[in-house]
Amino acid sequence: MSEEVTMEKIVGLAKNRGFVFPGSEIYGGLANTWDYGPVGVLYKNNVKKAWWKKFVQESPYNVGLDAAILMNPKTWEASGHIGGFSDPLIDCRNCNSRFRADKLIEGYVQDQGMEPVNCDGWSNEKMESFIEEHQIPCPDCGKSDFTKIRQFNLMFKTFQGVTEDTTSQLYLRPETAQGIFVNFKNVQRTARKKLPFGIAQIGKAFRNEITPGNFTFRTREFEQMELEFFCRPGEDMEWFEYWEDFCHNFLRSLGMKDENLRLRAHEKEELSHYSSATTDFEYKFPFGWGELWGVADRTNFDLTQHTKFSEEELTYSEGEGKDRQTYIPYCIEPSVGVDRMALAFLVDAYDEQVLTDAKGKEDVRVVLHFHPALAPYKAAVLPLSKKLSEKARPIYEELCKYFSVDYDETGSIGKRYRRQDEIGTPFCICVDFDTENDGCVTIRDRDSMEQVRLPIADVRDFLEKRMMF
RNA sequence: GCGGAAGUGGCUCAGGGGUAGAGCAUCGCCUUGCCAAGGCGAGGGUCGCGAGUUCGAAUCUCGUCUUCCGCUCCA
Repeated sequence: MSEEVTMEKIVGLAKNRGFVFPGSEIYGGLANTWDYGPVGVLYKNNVKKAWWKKFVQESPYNVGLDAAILMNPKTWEASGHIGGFSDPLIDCRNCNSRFRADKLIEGYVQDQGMEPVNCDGWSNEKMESFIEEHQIPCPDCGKSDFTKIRQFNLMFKTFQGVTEDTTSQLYLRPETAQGIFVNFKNVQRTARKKLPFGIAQIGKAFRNEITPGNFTFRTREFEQMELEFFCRPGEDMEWFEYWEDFCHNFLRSLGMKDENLRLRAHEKEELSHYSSATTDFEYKFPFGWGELWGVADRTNFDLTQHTKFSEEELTYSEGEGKDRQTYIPYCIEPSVGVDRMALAFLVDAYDEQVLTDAKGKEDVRVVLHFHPALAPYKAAVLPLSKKLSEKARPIYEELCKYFSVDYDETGSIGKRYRRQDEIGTPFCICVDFDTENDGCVTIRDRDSMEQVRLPIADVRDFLEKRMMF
């Protein structure tokens, strides 16, 4: 069917067809920032809409939220992002490899069969002298010649108000989840939700990643779609599996190929400080397998922490009389990056077909096989000739009241079909010289390239049915 | 930060000391009329930036900036 998909081709197509442009390009760019163009924003919004539809609109359990990016800094003390997420980095002077000093020490101690140590709470000086004292070798080159430790905090700092003193220092949120936890009581009370229930949110988050890259896969500014699902203690594993399946079905129902997807449960050592179990959905990108969706059992860690730091009781009560129970709910978190998901579906949809025309000439047709729900444009209205503009315009004007539709009357009809193929428009509506007489248009299917004749009045229904998933 | 590659019209690139080229794309007109590139025409670049060498630099030298790819990461 097709040639190999490379990131080069994806990035090229993205830029050429208006999906994604390099950020701040006229000023020479800004590393790892990307702007979604006219087609890209439609597509990305559709990814978000699809998620919202399944996780909120159609869910009997979940409600939505849109919390602020700027939060009281205490939030980050409670969540462990101040302190815990500040990585002590150290470089090997000999081979320039970079390590986390704590991991380096812990790994060395383990290899040597020494008494295990836990570097949490160690000062940088203590770690430096430990490395020096034991002449810990670089795992890559074997020499022991390290730079000083540099503290790397992944949170972006900024200031509220006009003065840049420390009392007004704030952080851009490194994850959307905390906005949900701090609103637990507000949401539970106003939505009158009983356990189990979830709070879903789509929003931007910011992280000073050490190593960004791979196009929109890892950027310092990104958008998350997170669900925090609260349940009774002891029922968490049950719900963990439920949401794992739910996410899997979501991806499949939008046509993601199973061979490009795999699930991986985290080993104990690799679990985050807040989690008792985590499963990653990994997608096979052209640059290798990369994490797409993380489903984590966050236990009652977050609500417990916020209870401690805020001195607000973040508990849930049920039952009456002597059966009344009060507890801190457990939390299952399926968390996915919008940009990653958009990239994954884009890669998944990408296809190059070699067509041979009547003269035997070969020609490559690039086509994006997006599910209609994700496609930037659901259809394109194409008059066979410019003479048919008057007949075609009203069809376009009517359809775009309901969903995004493109209109194009330049060049030959075949060329216009190709253009639509490249942006993944599932259906082309061709207005021809018979339309005036029979009130019908020809609908051309992107994937099969087959055509059906349909009365104009039926087109909207035809398209809407196919957008369902 | 480190290493590698690269910066010439929107894209892909060629050229190479005398002041810019191609193909594609775009736009207009004509033509065609169901799966791209038929005809005619048009617009668009101080060759990343700065300095040096030179009568003269996009072309040589030095510096600098930026991007892309790779370096234990988790959305």
